[in-house]
Amino acid sequence: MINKKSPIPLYYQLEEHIIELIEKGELRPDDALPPEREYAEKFGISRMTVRQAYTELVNKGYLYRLQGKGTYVAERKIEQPLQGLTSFTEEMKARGMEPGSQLIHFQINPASEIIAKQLAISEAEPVYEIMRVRLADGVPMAIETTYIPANLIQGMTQEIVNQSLYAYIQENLKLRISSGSQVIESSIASQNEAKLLHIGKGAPVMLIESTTYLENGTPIEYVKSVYRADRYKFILNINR
Amino acid sequence: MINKKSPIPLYYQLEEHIIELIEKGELRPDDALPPEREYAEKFGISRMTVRQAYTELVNKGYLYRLQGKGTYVAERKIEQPLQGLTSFTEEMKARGMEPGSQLIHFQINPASEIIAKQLAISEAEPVYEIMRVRLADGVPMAIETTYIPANLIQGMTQEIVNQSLYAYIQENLKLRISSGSQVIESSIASQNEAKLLHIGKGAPVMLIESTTYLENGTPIEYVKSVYRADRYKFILNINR
DNA sequence: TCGGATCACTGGTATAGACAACTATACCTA
DNA sequence: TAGGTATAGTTGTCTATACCAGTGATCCGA
Repeated sequence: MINKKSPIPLYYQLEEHIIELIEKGELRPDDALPPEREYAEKFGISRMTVRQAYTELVNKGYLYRLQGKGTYVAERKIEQPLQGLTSFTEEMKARGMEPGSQLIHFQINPASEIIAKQLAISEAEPVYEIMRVRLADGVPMAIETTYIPANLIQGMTQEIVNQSLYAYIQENLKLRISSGSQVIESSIASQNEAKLLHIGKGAPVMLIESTTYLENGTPIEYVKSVYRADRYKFILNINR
Repeated sequence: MINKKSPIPLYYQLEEHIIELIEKGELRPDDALPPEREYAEKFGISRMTVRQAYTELVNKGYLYRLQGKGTYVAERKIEQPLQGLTSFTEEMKARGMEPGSQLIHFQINPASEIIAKQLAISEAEPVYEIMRVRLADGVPMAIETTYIPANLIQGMTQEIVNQSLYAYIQENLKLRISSGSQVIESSIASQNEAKLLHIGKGAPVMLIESTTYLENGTPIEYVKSVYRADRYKFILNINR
């Protein structure tokens, strides 16, 4: 569990261990963690080292502390630091709507200049291109085109895409998503967009371009979305 | 500077001290802070305590560390955790444009139901209402209407508004802004909006409603903005 | 001149221990 | 019963110390 010989810092090993317990569901929201002193004794490390691991996890939003009581697993709220890194599926569920999806195409193409730049790969490297109409309660909400470097996630199938890509990345590939950037702008629906979204040509739409990165800074996906402005608002909460 | 008799934790006193130096401009972005060991000796406290203060300020985005080199004042970049809590002025500067402003009106009104709800005050309580056309390099960029509870900031004048409201709040009122929420949507310019923004009626615009809160959770301002979609994109970066 | 070794200084990790502040419970007393 | 006291267990703060790891300058030798 904790390897004192490893060059990986002890507090970091403990962090990973606890995150794993949470992700496996062995620790559920509001469960108490062992007291700092107990963990310290159990692993033969000092209390301050346990404390450092707990503190980082509190900062990252995995845990919360109550003085005099203990340290507990935090709820993974959508509103909080996850904001902007959630998938369409999670977001719609959080808004109380039933998410759906309609595949337009699923192909592997060589990366265009723009896509290559966004994904930090060379031009013409293969990328998955997945275009879907996203539904909320059965009504078209957005057109979403996702680009993923094929070398990063090999053998991806349509099935995976229809599940949660994020969950797949975390569970099967043991990679953790850590940051993202988004550009949001207003525009007007083209003929084709209008048709797919069941709105009139020239109706207002919201364009969202979003790039997601792993912990080491590698881009994992680049998504271009066209949302119906009459049904979608982008909500952002910030806490310093 | 640092009072060992005070019940306020030493690391917190040091944090406040450093923030003050940064806000007064005595420490500028990329300036080096004293090494941990030096501060420790200077104030007669242990290095770990200095380290705790530095660490918290790194987490809050005030400082950054380079192993083997030192600890430095961070730039208050738009990209970073400030995102969405910056003023129009700061944001335009960060984008390399010269911000400007054209006052449409400055008045005190009783709060409407919607405004009262956003500012968490009673209906009909007085609020400042400031409507301005915001310019970037002399060209209209947005129409911004700001609502501020009059009881919170008494005796506000047009001059203050033309300076930085954020700076005024922090320096004169000793209040620190800590969180905010924004709702972003797409729409189409009304006749009046089109006229003020020098665009055609029906051109796409971006509506941004934004509420800003103090550390204790009190809303301090509610802003409704209408941005020209042809000149403005909303950029958001997230780091977990 | 170039390259490598050394050194001083920085932050990074880790230990051991002390006391304060806070919570919850049990128990005692008016 | 209500209120105070004692106690055990928790996190919070702080000290003192040690050694590791990265940076950059300086020195030295080929």
